[in-house]
Amino acid sequence: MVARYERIAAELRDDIVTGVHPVGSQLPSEADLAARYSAARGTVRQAVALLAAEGLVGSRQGARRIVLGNARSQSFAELHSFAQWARANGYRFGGQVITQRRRTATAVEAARLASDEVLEVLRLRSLEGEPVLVERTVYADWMARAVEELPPDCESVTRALYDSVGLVFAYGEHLIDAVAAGAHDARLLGVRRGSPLLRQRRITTTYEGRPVEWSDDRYRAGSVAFSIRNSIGANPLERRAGDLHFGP
Amino acid sequence: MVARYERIAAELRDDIVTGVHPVGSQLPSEADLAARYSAARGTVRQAVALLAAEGLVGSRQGARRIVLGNARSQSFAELHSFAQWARANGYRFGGQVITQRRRTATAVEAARLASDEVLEVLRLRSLEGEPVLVERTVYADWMARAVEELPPDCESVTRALYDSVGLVFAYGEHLIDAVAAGAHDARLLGVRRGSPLLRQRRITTTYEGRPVEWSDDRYRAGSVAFSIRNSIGANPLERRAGDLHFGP
DNA sequence: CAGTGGTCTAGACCACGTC
DNA sequence: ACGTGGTCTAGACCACTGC
Repeated sequence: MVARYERIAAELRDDIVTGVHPVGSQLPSEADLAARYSAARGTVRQAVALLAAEGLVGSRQGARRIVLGNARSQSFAELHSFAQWARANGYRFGGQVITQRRRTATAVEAARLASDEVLEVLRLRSLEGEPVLVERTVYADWMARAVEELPPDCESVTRALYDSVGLVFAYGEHLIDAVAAGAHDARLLGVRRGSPLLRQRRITTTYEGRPVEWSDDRYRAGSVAFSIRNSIGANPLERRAGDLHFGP
Repeated sequence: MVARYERIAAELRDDIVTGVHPVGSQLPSEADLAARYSAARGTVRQAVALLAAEGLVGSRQGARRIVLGNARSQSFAELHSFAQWARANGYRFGGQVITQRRRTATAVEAARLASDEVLEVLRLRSLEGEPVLVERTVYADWMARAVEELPPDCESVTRALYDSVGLVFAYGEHLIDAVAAGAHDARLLGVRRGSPLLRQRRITTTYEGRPVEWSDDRYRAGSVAFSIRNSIGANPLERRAGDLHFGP
């Protein structure tokens, strides 16, 4: 069952992408749209709110909505899962577990994952045959067995865990910055020591807010970029100060 | 005039931050909240939708909402403007124009900014007295005069342009990746050539979708990170393939 | 089965932009 | 002054969760 407002949003999105409502033009008023789709104004507002969240249209009280862009943004899954992102974009990709072991959690991990023992997995992932990503993931103890049962060359861990134990990643916090490649990472990725890597650190939880994993992913420079579209009013990205060392 | 649902959201946010509704606990039902605040259910839903967009609470049809976190996210302005972000976080910061000149636009710039002539500005910005950011910004011709009239040590360009010509940045597209420092950037930032920099490229437009600026900002590694909170269902971040060179 | 969130309607008033 | 989006109400039905 697809909601009414989602179908209306899909039609409007289509009209924007195909140029019926070109970039820079005004969208019809809510009243017009409500009449056209024989829906209540509130339903139409839900639809255009979707488009606004995607960055496709902007709005100001008192004036018609304006078309800002015509490319769609992507989903939570594609930010979270390398495999789901690569597949959705038609890339050839692969992955291989390098090392995997259980150990006691550090103090920080224990606090983050609410878990005394953890499973640490080091994976190397490739895009179009080139190694591009070193993934260091620490799983909470209650997840360890399911992860250990995955094949070492499992393509999509996210998908496999959904299929095997019904796990759904529902919420994530991500920190993105740049670091220099250490000797080990450099060898795995085939770059020189000290070359720039794009780092994504993330913690992911279930619907209930239960922490599942803490991961440190490092991409070879030039292989991947993160893209954000945001409009005034609401967006989830912020900047943070890092570990600057001040003073003498 | 602050909207009713915003005041309700503020109260709920406060209850979450102060531990009245601890992380992992259930939020009261919409009906309860409506009764407590003497508001319609729709208004309460607007309020909790705000909290959900901030990543503070999660929801599933049929079950009570659950508190996921207790830290708030930040605004569009803070992603867009170094100064506004730094000020909001209580950092000492500064800025200085290094070079500034008008020139004809390259083909790419002309397409992006819809402008034949552009104003190119190179700024060095500092945090707590340390240089952390090299900012190369290209402004569309209709913006050039207003930018040229700014003092060279202008702290907040965004704010100054709002005050002088009423310009409001309303929409942005950002690409975030890592690059190696060139000789010039390295000297300005006081790091070695080839060391990792966090790069944020962005194009910003007005409400009407008119492009204002195209900027290439490079942060010293360790000085700043970007942070994203996202929940399943909706978020604006995606990953993109970079300029990988495949094949022989 | 009862409770809860998700969707939808129909109507109202207000704040803001545009003319 | 008028049209537009922003807010709010009161009520309805449905899909799903949890007992």
